[in-house]
Amino acid sequence: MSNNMEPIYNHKNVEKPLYELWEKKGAFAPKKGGKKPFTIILPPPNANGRLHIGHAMYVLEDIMIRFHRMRGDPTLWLPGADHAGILTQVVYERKLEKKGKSRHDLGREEFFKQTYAFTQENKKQMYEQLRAMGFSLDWTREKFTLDPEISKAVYKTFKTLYEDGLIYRGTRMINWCPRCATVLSDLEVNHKDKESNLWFLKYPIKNSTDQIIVATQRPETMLGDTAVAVNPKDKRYKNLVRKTVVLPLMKREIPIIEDSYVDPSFGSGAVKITPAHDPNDYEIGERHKLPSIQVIGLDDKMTKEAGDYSGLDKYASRKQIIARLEELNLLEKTERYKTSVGICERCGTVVEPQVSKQWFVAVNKTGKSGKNLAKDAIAAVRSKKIKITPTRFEKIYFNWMENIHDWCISRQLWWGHQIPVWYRGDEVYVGSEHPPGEAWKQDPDTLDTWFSSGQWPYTTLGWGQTDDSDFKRFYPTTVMETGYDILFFWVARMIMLGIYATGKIPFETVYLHGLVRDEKGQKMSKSKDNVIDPLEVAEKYGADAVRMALVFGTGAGNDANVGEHKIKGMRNFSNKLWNIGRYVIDTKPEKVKENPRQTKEDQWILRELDEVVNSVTRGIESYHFGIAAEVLYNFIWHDFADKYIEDSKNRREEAQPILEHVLLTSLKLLHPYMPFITEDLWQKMKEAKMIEEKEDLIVAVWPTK
RNA sequence: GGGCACUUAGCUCAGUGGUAGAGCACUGCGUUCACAUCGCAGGGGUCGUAGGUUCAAAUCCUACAGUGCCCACCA
Repeated sequence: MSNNMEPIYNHKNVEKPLYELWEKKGAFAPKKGGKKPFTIILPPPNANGRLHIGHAMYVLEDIMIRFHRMRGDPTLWLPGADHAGILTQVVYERKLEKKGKSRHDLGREEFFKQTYAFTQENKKQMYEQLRAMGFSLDWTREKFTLDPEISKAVYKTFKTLYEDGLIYRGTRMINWCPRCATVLSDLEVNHKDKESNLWFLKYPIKNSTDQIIVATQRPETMLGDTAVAVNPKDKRYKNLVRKTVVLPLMKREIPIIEDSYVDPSFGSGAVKITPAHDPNDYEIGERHKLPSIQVIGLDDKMTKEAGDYSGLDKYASRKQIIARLEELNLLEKTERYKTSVGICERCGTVVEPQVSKQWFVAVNKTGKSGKNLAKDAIAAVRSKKIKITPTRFEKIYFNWMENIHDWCISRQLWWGHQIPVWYRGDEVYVGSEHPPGEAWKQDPDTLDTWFSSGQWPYTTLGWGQTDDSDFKRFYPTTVMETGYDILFFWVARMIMLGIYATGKIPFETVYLHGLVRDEKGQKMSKSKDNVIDPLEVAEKYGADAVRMALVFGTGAGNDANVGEHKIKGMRNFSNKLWNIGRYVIDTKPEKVKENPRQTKEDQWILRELDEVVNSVTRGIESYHFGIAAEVLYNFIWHDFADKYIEDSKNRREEAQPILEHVLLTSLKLLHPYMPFITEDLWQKMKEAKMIEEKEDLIVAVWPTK
């Protein structure tokens, strides 16, 4: 009996040195060889803060990566980080705000410089956190979305799409965030229910005592009305159609028109039309060639077109307009009304529909090349070239793709890829570098952050570079593992852009995981004080315990509830395994019987082990990570430790070879889940000359039945 | 308005056709012997409700109820 091992497992002695050992030996790099590689590109975390517990779900990727590495596949897991356009700009602006500054005090160049430094600092810390979790990422291939070669590739795609007629600049109705002072795509607008009013306004008919009543949620937009619309089938208004309304407060004469969009059963059946500030009204305006009058400015203050209300905040003007109409006896009635307002996903400000000139991707148009972004992306999933698991998300994907609208990709931000377009008078130049000649001015806007991250699977691999050997070898990648909350934002765009730019699918399988919630199933948030910092708990209970807690007993694609209790339970499991190791290694008997006859118990545990090898292998292959984890947990604790080891105590000298065999195989099976403790015990078994394999566990051979 | 998911032991959740499971919590017993971050024994569920398919349903189908989420340009 050697008695070297402490009675309690201490992860602090183990984790860091082992990670360094793996990294030093180059274990994370894909090995050479002709076998089909297994590749995952890490969904790049946003370089504007610390990692949260959601990022710890990367463990699912590490499980697959470590599994395939042990099976001998050339295995690549490529790390990187995202500059995260609007979000990072908002975060950094808030920091400046605390110092009483705005980005305008710094100027564009300095703001970019400081924000860049900020992201690089965050990136460094995040990478340390990923290492602490044991993630076996190939750091030699690390990428950042603003790296020069990545940017070049992003611009190349922009140019190709532009020349293909699938990127255009146009004046459209868009979502405007007054706080961020930028346009947002439809996806970046969230909808929130709000108790509000429906105001019924009386609009006088010209040369008549008649009035027409219109209902609105936003009285302030009336200043920009250019028509009143009724349904052509609505008999109530037949005699008023084509008459003229004198718009109250503005005295502007506007027509009463017919449009089948109007629902006679809602409100009064007559709709005020404000083409400049409502998407539906905008379309009606286009159909009827109505003028569009912008009465709300980009700063959310009323414009000079708003007459007496010019310069007022839009909400203040609403109050005044209501009061004034009441004085004039032009307010028919007010009803309580539940409405939904669009708010900026990043800062929570109510967005304002505005008409603006922006860059768009025509997602459901066929280009000169014959390619069609949405159609081709639908076909790839329909034909099962790309599989989405769980499959219920395929339906959601199809539904979204089939109803997709053009994608606004310009942003009035300073942080991000500046749009690769230059203007000189009427001339437009599109390219990745400054055009030859003088007096060109680059478009001041930047690209939607998802336009660059949407190209991540191939830009990270050196697509279009002089050295594109990684692209040739690892693309298409094997699995894209990410949260279902970014299916549209990211996964859909990667499929569209990937197929478009490279002619190949970006990945074969999409695996979507759920959100991490607290132990009661509530969303984690600072205000509820239920946030779990993955690094804090990893420090306390060990990274292995945190990893196991995240997968244990969770179903594919479902939200996972994780609390400290569960992590503690998995820490106890680490300790159980440690003590199994102590028993087998540290208390090994002096004499061991070679080739003893097998008892019933021996046969039983070996049979169980075979089954576990099978179900863990099948479980990981079929993305049932939670089930495989439970199988291992139960086998190791309740079969191996509680039953077999207890039984072995009476016949230790005979049982030792089987004890070693079962432990060794268990370590292999558990390694993808709990890499540190398994590797540590493996090394100890090696020292004790219980293992013939020369390699470290991270590259040991996966067991077969 | 459309869609998706969930409803299983006190709590949090796995389990998708073949005798009801895990973790935590609970009850009783157990201190030398790998581990009290432990062991042994035990209590506890008509698997949301109502129908249907099947030799067999928590598991498939239909309806209903409750909860959560996503999408959507009805003023």
